Amino acid sequence: MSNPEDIGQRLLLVRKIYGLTQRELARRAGVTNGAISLIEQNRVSPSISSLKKILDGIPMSIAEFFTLDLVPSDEVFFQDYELPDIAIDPKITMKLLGRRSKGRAIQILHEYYEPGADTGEAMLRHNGEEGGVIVRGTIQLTIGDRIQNLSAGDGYYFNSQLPHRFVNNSEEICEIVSANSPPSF
Amino acid sequence: MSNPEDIGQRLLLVRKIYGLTQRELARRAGVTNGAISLIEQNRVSPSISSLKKILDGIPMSIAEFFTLDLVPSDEVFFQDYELPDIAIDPKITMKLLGRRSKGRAIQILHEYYEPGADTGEAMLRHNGEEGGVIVRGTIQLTIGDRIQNLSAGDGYYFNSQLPHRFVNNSEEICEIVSANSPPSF
DNA sequence: ATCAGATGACTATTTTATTAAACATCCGAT
DNA sequence: ATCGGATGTTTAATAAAATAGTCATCTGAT
Repeated sequence: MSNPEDIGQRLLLVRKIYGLTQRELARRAGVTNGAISLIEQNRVSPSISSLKKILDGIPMSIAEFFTLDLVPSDEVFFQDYELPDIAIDPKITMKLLGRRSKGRAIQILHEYYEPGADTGEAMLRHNGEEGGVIVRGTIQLTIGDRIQNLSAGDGYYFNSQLPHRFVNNSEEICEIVSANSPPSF
Repeated sequence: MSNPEDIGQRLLLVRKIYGLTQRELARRAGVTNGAISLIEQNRVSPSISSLKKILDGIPMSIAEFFTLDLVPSDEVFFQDYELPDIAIDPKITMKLLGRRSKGRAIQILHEYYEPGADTGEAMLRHNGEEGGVIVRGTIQLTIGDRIQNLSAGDGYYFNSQLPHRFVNNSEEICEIVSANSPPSF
């Protein structure tokens, strides 16, 4: 997520990407060019309202502004074999797409649950949101106080703060592709 | 993404979720309780620096704060048949997981590319980031000036602002589960 | 009932951000 | 070279947010 400190550099970069001068952006946003100059030098910390006003001139939402990856990774393609397995349980495989710790907005996992696999009740309750698609097999998914069996083609989406649990009660392996944001690892 | 205006309500909600009082949060964050009170009433628009200081007391990043879904959907399970197909090209199926327009942090798609399917060169260059896993078949993926053939188990991840194109040159259907954030629809 | 503690809101003052205007630097056209 | 325009920076004045302290209200225990 890059250091949230350097709002200045962030704004400068965004402005440059959109090919705007301080004055042009100031005109569109309805603020003075001086304000933008000072913000970009980190000599002031803008109020949310004025930052929003400035971003409206681009346009860009505040959320986008803060989740923007300023140093995009060069790696975009990933081979199956090079995806690291981050699961602990031997019955579960969790292949992580993309390097960790690169400040990505999303984290994508390619998961395999063997028959009998169970993530356990005391699941980590990380922040953010989480969703996925069942690609093969079936899985019993518990979210909060709700339980459901999902089969190939079905999906789920929930706030990661809800306690959740995955159990494969079937005799067949279950394959899932999931995504969560912001990354919790 | 909810209206970015009501920082006050946002902060109030976050504070309540974490079971903190204004004073307790103020103490942890190193600000005065009065400041938090005024912010929550939207009577001032905090500076980024003070908002960050406050969120540090929770703790929560500014990005998380702004991407937080304040009105989480009740729906968490989705059956295959009820996923809407949002693709235009008849050779491509794009099943969208979760309702649109609900201010989700991630959007997940279950995609099927028939032989000969091509998203075209002039792809939309939406904001945010995007990644996916090839579940079945092979696909030729162009990102910026790079081309690569990916097979089942492989994946990709890139900044959505880069022009991108998916082509199925094979004789087999290609199945992909992808995610992007923030949602562009 | 009443007290003690805790909570959120309010107010005067201090601190900080924003403005308006001037300044310095750079660059292309003549 | 030099003029004109455009860019980013700086400064004094103004507007806005943060603080410290106070007030009003609520709640649980005695």
